[in-house]
Amino acid sequence: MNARPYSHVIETLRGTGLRPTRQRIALAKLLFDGGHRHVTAECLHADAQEAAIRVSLATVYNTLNQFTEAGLLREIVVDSQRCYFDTNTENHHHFFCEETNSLKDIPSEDVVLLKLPEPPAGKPIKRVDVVLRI
Amino acid sequence: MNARPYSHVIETLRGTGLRPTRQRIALAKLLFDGGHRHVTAECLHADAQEAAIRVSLATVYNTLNQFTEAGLLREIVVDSQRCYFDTNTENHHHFFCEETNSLKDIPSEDVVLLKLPEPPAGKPIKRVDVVLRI
DNA sequence: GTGATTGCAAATCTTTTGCACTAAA
DNA sequence: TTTAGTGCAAAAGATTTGCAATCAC
Repeated sequence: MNARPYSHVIETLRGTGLRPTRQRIALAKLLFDGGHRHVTAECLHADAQEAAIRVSLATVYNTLNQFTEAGLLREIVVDSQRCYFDTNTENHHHFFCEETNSLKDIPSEDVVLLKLPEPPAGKPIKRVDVVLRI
Repeated sequence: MNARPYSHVIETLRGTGLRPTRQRIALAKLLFDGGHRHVTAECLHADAQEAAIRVSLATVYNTLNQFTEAGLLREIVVDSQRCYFDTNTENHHHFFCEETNSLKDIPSEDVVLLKLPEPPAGKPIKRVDVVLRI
């Protein structure tokens, strides 16, 4: 499968102004081929090792941050000790299992917020995060 | 004011099985006298210094964790780099200002959730956290 | 006294950074 | 070539831990 040029991945990277390097292409493939994923830097690095992709942990951290800045990923805050990244950047929510430290997407339409408070003047609400801890 | 015996604080600590030591009494006073607060270990330690309370940062960390375990505090997860503790342990939600890293309580009744998804079998929802990022 | 608690310093864990080297344009 | 990106090791920041000294009972 390494024969494929991954032109779609390369296009996406180019679109964000990030050079399509070997490492970024490989990580993008791990992240975006297949269904949506929730990853930490550590776990994506492990996946890369397993797939025999040579990439340093520092580069995984940098790449996750760059992808997030570029809008390809979204950061999820559920644990004050670790950063999670979600390949699903649509508006949605999460189950978080504290026992297994695992996340599960909740489609936006499965949570209906009937009422929200007014934000302080001059500070619009940027994002509504609903986390159901299980 | 250091003349007061703080019997209420001492009672509370005794109720949790924690010995009412000088440090725990002083920190409890900082936390629970006056209105509700949102603190980090670092900031509570600074408050203690300012109040001329000699207590090490390690003890502040330990105390915050012990108070949380005892149900006197609640941990709020809004930032994957830092732990926040809330003296309000009632069911409620938060505004989080990403610019100033500051939290503001939202009374439970100001957020109405009309619909929630079913949790996975055998894993009841422990807590619903709504964070409005501003 | 005895066992819990504290303080300090060292350790740990996650994440970032400096810099020489390598690769993309 | 020129500039961006990478890897490594070191640094940084938050939190925990080991252990001797101290305090509550």
